Amino acid sequence: MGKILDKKFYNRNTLTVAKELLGKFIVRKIGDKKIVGKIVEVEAYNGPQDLASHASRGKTERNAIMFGHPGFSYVYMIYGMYYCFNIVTEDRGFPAAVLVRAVEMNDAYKNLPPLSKGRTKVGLLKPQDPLLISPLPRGSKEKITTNGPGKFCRAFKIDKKLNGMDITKKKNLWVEDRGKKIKKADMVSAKRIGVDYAKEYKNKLWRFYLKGSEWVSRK
DNA sequence: CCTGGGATTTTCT
DNA sequence: GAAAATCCCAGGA
Repeated sequence: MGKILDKKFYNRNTLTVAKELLGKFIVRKIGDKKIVGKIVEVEAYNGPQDLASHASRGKTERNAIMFGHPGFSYVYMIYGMYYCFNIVTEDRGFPAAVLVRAVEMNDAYKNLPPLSKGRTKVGLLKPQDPLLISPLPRGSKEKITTNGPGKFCRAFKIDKKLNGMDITKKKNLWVEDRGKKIKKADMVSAKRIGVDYAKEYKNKLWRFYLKGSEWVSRK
């Protein structure tokens, strides 16, 4: 189908990798089922000086993967109930990663109602669509969709079991190029979300998204 | 348009 | 013990 992005792709400047990930397709494979989405929004976490990055206060057990090889997944839990999925960039020793914030799906995935207790299927999905929705917390009113980092992970069943995986190996998660070229003019740079604590780094325009996409978490 | 609170648990000080 | 790379909802201007 597409050409899988390799270690060389990820072993470059983090801002470059972040921008070039727009329009690429992320593939999640579980058994013989696949779910695929087009990446439409990302954020760069760029080196040890970046006060918004987990790596800014040194290496810890949680963030060690960011200091490692490019092309590995960095998955962590946030706010006690969501996972965030990142791809490590740049050479070993330079801690950096790109957060995948939103992917575009077919319209069947747009704002499905939350799974209620005891319900195991998402009714609006077509029968041939893979069912990769992770369980929701009790009483959650979260919609099943992919326009945000937590919701994307939920829909793609990404949790800490996928932390530290080589995603250039086409195992159960990878990113591929299907030949779509994104023009600079269709790319928006914006401030990152939820990093108000990051002093001067909170104003860096290190969030990138596709102009006009309805799947972006925030415009 | 904006601000703020609650849910929930891991991580770090 | 506090904060957190989130999300949803309510309330005020």
